[in-house]
Amino acid sequence: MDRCQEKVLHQTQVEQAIKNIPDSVTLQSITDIFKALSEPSRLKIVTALATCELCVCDLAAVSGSSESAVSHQLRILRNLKIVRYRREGKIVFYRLDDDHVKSLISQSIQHVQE
Amino acid sequence: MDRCQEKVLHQTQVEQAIKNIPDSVTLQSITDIFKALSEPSRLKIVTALATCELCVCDLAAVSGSSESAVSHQLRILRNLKIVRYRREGKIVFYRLDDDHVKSLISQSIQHVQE
DNA sequence: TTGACATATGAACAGATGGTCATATGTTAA
DNA sequence: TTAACATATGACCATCTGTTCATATGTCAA
Repeated sequence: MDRCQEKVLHQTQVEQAIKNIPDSVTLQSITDIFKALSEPSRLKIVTALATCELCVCDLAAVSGSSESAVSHQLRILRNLKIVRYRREGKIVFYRLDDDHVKSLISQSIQHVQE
Repeated sequence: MDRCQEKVLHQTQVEQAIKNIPDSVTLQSITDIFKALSEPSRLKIVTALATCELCVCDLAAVSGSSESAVSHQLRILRNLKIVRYRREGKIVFYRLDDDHVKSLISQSIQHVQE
């Protein structure tokens, strides 16, 4: 390949660095979470749900997109266990599954504001 | 649009939720960071750099991809101020710009492991 | 200056992804 | 059961994105 001539320039550091990389399953799970929060439309939904539970129609109004688009995004968030839902008659209420995501976001805000 | 009949089902909650959504500039900055960490190739680079500074060649070996691919990814991370670099002769060393990203990642690992 | 090396960059292509539209599902009231 | 409503889903399309390949840039040694 186009690897540099000395096979590895800094062998010791490379070995140490490799040890610090999560296994591929964990890696995938982590990137999935970050990917979920990496789209403005989804981040709006999540930050909205950080205040209280909301139905799909509410979320459409809050995030300024169609109910269909919101529903698609909610499926992604559901699959990643980022949100939970409960049905009450015709209406489905969504809320955050746990508080980890909340603190991830508040931490990223801190990062941004420096 | 395809908004539900009552214009907004839960007016009070919706207003509260809207207040909690960051302004669009902040929103963009946050999603940029999450997007940077949402690709396995980039997350490998970042977790590797969490141990010590490494050159491009090292990072290619560590992440198992080409030096060109790594270089492209490093540019993205550079633009987002997630990594810094210093040149030493022909070699360019990269390191994390600050520790915020480190704690973001360790927090996400916590989330995954539950 | 020239050659060798480490890295950066641009173009191009393949695969992923978010939105829209049409339609399906599930629930309630009549 | 039927109509109306809230939500979910599938197909499709336009856009975005990561990698590869070729080439450019920057640095050092000779």
